[in-house]
Amino acid sequence: MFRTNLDNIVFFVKYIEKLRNSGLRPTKQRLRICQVLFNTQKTFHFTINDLVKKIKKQINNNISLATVYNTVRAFEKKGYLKQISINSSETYFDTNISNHHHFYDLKEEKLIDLKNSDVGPINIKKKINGKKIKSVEVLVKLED
Amino acid sequence: MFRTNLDNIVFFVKYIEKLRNSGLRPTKQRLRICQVLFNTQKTFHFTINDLVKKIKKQINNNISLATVYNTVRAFEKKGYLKQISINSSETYFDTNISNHHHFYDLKEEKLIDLKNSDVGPINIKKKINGKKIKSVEVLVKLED
DNA sequence: TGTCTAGTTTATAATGATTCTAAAAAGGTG
DNA sequence: CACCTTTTTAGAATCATTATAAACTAGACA
Repeated sequence: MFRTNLDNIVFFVKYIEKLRNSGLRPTKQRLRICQVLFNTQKTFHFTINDLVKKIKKQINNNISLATVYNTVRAFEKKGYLKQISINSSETYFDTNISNHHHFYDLKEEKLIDLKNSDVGPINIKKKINGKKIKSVEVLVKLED
Repeated sequence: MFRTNLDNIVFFVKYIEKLRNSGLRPTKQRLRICQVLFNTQKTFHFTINDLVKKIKKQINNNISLATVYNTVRAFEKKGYLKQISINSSETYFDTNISNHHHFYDLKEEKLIDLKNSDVGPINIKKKINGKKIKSVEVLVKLED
């Protein structure tokens, strides 16, 4: 079913647990998507379309588009992925769920990570009664 | 053609000039949209859909949907409107073109302006070769 | 004032991302 | 294995937005 070297086995056992623990059944499709998204050191940004291409390329197997959408939404809800707030016709997601910011290159339509140390501390002085801050995202738009 | 009190005349003369100066012909439709967007002290956020409703309500006259889209895009390109980077099925625009930031109330799905003085200075330390910063937008997501 | 031309508006069709549907398949419990 | 629930799936439906191409209009100039 999957490649059988030790690293892969470890990876799948880990993600089977992870999915179960968050109330998601560890289906073949979800584990394959985990493999594409998380079986790497590097974090990255992607659209659903990017992900579908990556799945096709990395795994010789088709997952239906609806499932990819469902899975990404489920992972986002569980906090395994973050949606990036940017105006684009497609929705962007980020495998880097830590608090961090982005450059957006308007010409290339590409997102670039800003490390937390690349941005000075952000001080939000205003408070709204009964609401608390969930996240603070900075988007720096770049032009030529 | 339009209401004829002095304030309105002043407003239209001003916007006829403004449009001409930026290379846009001051058509009836564009001037009506200016009236809805800019003939008020208050700035506000809107979607195309909001704007169409506002036009229907304030002006007893139909402007085709395509024209509303074209006009809003044109105004944005000329800097009379700002697009707000937020993930929503509809695109949001802001009549407040000054540098400022937003709260986004996740539950109510509502944008709230943050005055510049509500946010401390933001220091972007990273530089990208050949690119310059066009804008820095902070989006503060709120939960209950 | 009429004519001309490029820019604009318009209704409608087309596009494209995303969600919905409902039937088939699969996971997990006993 | 049997059962029930969740998940997957292909395809249809939806919704915002853009494209199209024909009719119209602003502004320039005679």
